[in-house]
Amino acid sequence: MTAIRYELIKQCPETGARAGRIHTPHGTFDTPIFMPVGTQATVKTMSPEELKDMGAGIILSNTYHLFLRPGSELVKEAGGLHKFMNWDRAILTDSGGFQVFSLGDLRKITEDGVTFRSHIDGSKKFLSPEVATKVQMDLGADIIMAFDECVPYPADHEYAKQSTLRTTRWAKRCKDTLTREDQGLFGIVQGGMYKDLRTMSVNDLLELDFPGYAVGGLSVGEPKDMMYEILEHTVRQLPQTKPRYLMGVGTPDCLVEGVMHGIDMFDCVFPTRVARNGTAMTWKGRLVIKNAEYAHDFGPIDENCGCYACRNYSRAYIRHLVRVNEIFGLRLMTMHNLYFLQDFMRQMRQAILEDRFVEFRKKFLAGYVH
RNA sequence: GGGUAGGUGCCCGAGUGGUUAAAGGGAACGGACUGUAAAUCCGUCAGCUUAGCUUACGAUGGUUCGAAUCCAUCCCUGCCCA
Repeated sequence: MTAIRYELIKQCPETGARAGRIHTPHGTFDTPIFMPVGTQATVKTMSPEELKDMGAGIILSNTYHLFLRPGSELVKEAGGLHKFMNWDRAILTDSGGFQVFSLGDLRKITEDGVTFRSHIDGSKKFLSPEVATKVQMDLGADIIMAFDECVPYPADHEYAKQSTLRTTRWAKRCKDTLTREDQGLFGIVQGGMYKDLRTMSVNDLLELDFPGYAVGGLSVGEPKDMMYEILEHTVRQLPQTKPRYLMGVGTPDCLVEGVMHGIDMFDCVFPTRVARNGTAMTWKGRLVIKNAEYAHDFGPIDENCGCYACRNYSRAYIRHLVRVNEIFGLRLMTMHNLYFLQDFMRQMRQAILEDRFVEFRKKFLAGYVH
């Protein structure tokens, strides 16, 4: 049996954009999909019910963070992450690979694994393919990720090559460690901004035959054109029968381009983080709710949005809440941004199903600023 | 009425003769944020004809080459005593 199964429903003949469906032990969700990020076993400020109401079918959580606190054994004792956080739909856990990248000077990489200095108390922690996979088995997410190194940008060819080869060796070790059959392990393509390395990475990972493939190491500071070029080059080589996941991407323009190149899954902290910092996402671009121009604006964040915040509250009110640092303001903003992306993905999917994705993309880009 | 401590930029608050258009907060204004060390971080914050000038540390006058800083008088505020 396979825990994760991808069903291709329709593909845009011009671009390759795909509408599909992914089946997991905790339900099925339509793709392309955006997965809200709940690093510490919660999507910041949102309850599971609220996430379900906006249509979220799968959320993300994080190995590194849960490994530090509360510890994977406690989550296991609770009956797994689904039970622990009261989320009965699908969960994907990241492996901690991104923390290898983002924690920069707090970590040391060797062939064996990565030694971290905990960002909480400075204590030494060790994560390896085996440890990361065991932790993820304890957590019990439906989709788990191989432990990788997210190659930084810029990186020279030799470093990117060695790092990518190691990531693939680590992927093999992750696969060898996984024993649960109700979890699907995704491999992560790296290779930096080098096409030959991307190709090498894809080929090596395909031999290991994962139930899904992620494209990592993008959106790490490189120019967008470069990102799209590498993305296109990479996705082209991935199998049609498996889900494709572009890690860490979440602005509307990048999502459209990702879908166009054939990506099915995305995740990003952007909507939730930016919400807490006072920026709302709309079809026209960013709306910085804190700005003075909205002080007397009693209309909703977005006229055409059906989210709870837009149905009931004004820009002026939400601006006030955010400015005085009221939690409800952060919640309304987060709710809006996540709803916006769910809606955005739904509309893209619908466009693919109705053979008008190219037109959809064109129209969207024309009205979207930045 | 007597004593005492003070009056600093939008607010709070450092600063006791030159390196002070004046520390540090806060507010305000703007920006950033892409597998979350993030309800965080960064910038601006007297004005102008901006490598310079003008106006600024309760008010006025004085000492000095030079004052938010020293002196005099006045005004105002807090606290204590009558």
